[in-house]
Amino acid sequence: MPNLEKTETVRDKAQEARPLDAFDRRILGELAQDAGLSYAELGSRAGLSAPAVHERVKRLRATGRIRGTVAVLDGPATGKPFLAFVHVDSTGWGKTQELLALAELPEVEEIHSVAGDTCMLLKVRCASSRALEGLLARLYALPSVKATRSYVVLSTFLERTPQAEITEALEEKRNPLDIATG
Amino acid sequence: MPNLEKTETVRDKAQEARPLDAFDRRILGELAQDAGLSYAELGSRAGLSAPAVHERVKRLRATGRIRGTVAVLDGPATGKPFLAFVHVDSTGWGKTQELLALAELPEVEEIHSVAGDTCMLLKVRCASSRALEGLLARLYALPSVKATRSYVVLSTFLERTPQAEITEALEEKRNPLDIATG
DNA sequence: TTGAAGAAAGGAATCTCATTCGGAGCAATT
DNA sequence: AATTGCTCCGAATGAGATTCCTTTCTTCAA
Repeated sequence: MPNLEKTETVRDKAQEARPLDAFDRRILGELAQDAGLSYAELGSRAGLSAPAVHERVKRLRATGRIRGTVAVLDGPATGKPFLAFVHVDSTGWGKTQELLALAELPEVEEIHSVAGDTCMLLKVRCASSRALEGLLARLYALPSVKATRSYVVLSTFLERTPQAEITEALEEKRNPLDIATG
Repeated sequence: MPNLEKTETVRDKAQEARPLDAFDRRILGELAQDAGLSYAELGSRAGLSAPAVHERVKRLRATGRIRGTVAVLDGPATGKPFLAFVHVDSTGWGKTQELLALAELPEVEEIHSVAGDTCMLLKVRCASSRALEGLLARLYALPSVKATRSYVVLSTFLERTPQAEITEALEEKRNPLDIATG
C-alpha cells in the first residue's frame, strides 16, 4: 500500500504549475478509487515502474493535487443513517463566521456559500430525525439565521469524492455568438 | 500504512450486529481523517497493540463500517474548480433510472432522491460554467426532467467524508409531549 | 549537427511496517 | 471449578515502500 502521507522529500524542486499528463491522470484516477493499491500494481496499470509512480505520487501530494488519504465510512453502518441538505437563509453578509462554528459538529460534513435563492448550504449526516431537529435548533439559535429549508435524503444512488477525469465533451458546446459561423 | 484493502481473512466468523465500542470509534475517527497512519501509531493513539488494531480494522471492513480507502483529490488543483448543486424536478416516478446514467460522468459526484420541493439532488464538479451548462443540457435531454435549479458554490468552508463521532446532545431534545413532565 | 544539462525512468538494495502465529488473560457458560 | 470463546500482546516473517544509482530522453546552446 503506498504511503501517501509520510514521504516529504521530492527529488527535484517543487513545481507548482505543471499540467497533469496522462500518467498523472491515470494515477489520480486509480487512487481516487482505491488508495490501497501497491505502487507496483499502480505502476503496471499506468505503464510505469514502482519508483516512477512513487515519484509522481509524491509530487501530486506536494503540489496539492492529492489532499490526503482517508477511510470512507458508511453512514448507516456507523450509526448515522440520516442524511439531509439544509439551505440556510441568513441576514447580513459576512455572518458566515457564525455558521462555521458548526464545523465542530461531526454531523456537519459540508458548508458552502452558494449563489441562488439561498445563502448557505449544509450537508448533514446524523443519527436520527430528532438529531436533525436538534441541529436545526442550533442553527436558529444563531442571530443571523432567518430561515432554513431541509431536503431529507430518501435514497443515495451515488456518493463519491472528486474524480480525476474530465469530460471534455461537456465544454464543446458552441458559443451562442458563434452560431453564424456555424 | 495499514493495508485496508487486501486483507480478507478475519480470525473469527464475521459478526454483523456488533455495536461499535470506544476503541472502534476511535480507530474509525482516526482513519476517516488519515488512512495513512501505521497500525503502530493507530494502536498507540487508541491504546491497543498493532495486531489488535489490525484485527479490528479487518472486522470494521468486513462488516461494512469502512467502505474503502481513497485519495481525496483537490477539485481546483485537478482542473475542476466549478462546484454546484443541482435540484431536479422530474415528472413521473421511478424515472430516476434515467438520471442514474449520469453517474457515468466523472463530474457527477452525488445523486440523491430527496423529500422536499424537489425530486433529485445532484452534486456536480466540473471544469467551468460552460461544462455545467453542457451537463444541464444533458439533463434537459431526458424526457422526465421538467425543471432544474442550480446552486453554484462560491466558497467551500468545509467538505469531508462521514465522520465517526456522534453528538449525543443533538438527540437530547425533550419530546414535546413530555413538556408537562419536564 | 553536436555537446551539455536537466528531468525522469528503471533496477537493485535496504529498511520500515503490515501480517501472521502462538500463547496468555478474561468473561461467560455449564 | 472447568471449559469455551474471544481478544489481547510479543515476537517472527515477509511484503512492499523507499532510496540510491545508472541510463535514457529531451531540450537548449554553441
